[in-house]
Amino acid sequence: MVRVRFAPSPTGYLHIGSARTALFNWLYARRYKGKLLLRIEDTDRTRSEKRFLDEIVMDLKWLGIDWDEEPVHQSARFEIYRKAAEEIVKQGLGYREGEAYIFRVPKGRTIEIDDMIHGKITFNTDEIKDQVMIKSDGSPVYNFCCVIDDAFLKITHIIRGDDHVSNTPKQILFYEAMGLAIPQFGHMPLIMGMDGAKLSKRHGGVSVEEYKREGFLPEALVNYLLLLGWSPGSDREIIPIEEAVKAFDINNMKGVQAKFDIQKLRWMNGEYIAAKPDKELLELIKKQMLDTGKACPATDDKLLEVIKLYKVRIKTLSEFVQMTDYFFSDDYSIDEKAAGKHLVSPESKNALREFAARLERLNDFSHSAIEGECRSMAEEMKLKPGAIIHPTRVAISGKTTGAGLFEMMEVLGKSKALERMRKAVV
RNA sequence: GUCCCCAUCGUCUAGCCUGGUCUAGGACAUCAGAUUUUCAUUCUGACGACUGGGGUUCAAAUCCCCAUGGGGACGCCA
Repeated sequence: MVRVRFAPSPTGYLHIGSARTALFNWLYARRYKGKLLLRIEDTDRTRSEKRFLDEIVMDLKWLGIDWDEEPVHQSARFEIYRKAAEEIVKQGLGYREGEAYIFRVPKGRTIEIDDMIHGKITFNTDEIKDQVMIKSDGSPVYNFCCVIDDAFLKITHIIRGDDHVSNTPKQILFYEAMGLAIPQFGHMPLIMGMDGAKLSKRHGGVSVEEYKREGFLPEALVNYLLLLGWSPGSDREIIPIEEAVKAFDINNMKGVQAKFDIQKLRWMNGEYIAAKPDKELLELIKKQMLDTGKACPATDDKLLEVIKLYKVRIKTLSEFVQMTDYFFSDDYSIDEKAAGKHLVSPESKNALREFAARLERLNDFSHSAIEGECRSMAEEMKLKPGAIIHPTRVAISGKTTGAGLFEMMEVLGKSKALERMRKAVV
């Protein structure tokens, strides 16, 4: 049976690259009806923190990545690692150096790994120095306890980042020294920023948490990550995770590092938002407002109307909050440049004044009635509709973009709309 | 520096394994036009790539070698 693992170290937030590693392990486990285990690599006691672990667990769950069996903490297994190191020294394969246990790397050997993604990779042990197993402070070194635990957990396939390829021959040496079965390895290329450099803050976020906060949907993030290095072999791009599980094949994974393109992620997020049922979106947006420190400013019904207007126009949930501020408060952001362009000329003011006067007499404030009034006014006054529409839009929303003007006005309501139009002409 | 990985449009990729169907397909982004004269959606179109050089072959994006470029690793970090 397939047994894979994700082994985060709780020394920081869940990195987007780690999330991808977790995702592919999860996919592999689910595809072959195996198990995904979680192992906490908290051997560095000074840098490991509970709050990071909690955050990582939360983010994994948020992404929809679940695991089997109880997580194993390496910090609870120090004694096991030390005993194993002692045994190796006893067998003459290593030596002590003070409190530390060191593994003697045999010279002149070729180590070949048959990587699931890269194919054959060979190393010569002459390139490898003797390896510390247990440090002077009694804590184990990563490559050593990693092997012991992977064997202990009966891991069959190790899928991890390319930054581990050079660790692999060292680990194989440990497997051999302890007479343990060697699992299959698959190393996936790292994700880079758009400039080709290591993904960092200036590329727009490195932790899953930042994307969550920005209002990306987990489905979208997962779908995007999925396509970074893997493709179903067809032109499909929007792939629900259940389908990905069915179609996943590690042989389709590319050995090429990919650049993280936030634009494409945004597009994909917009697709998922637009496809989301209104009611579900409502809950997500309320939560988004709450998380950004704002109380939900309106009733569900009102919010729902606004959502219907905006769901095809937003790329992230946080975008919704800024784009629709004028519905919920008189203290909304105003695009000064747009105001200068559409609200100052006498023509604009006239148009606004007249349009407001005509709307005042309207009993039916539906979008079609408003539009009818706008069109007939334009015709009577020999104006282009745009000469009324643009000033009105800026007057009531402070923006040049948004929903269709007439729908916008209907949802805003007659009194608010007129109030703002009149305020704009004084 | 040494070792390892990688190389198709600006970006993600299909094609490569099993050479010919590739004057290289799709998506994002960009630009232009259309959609009952607003925002957006949508649609249509444009732009745009096989890193270079050798070799193998009747034939190479596809196989081999070299160069170049990018990345990773060389910790008593994980």
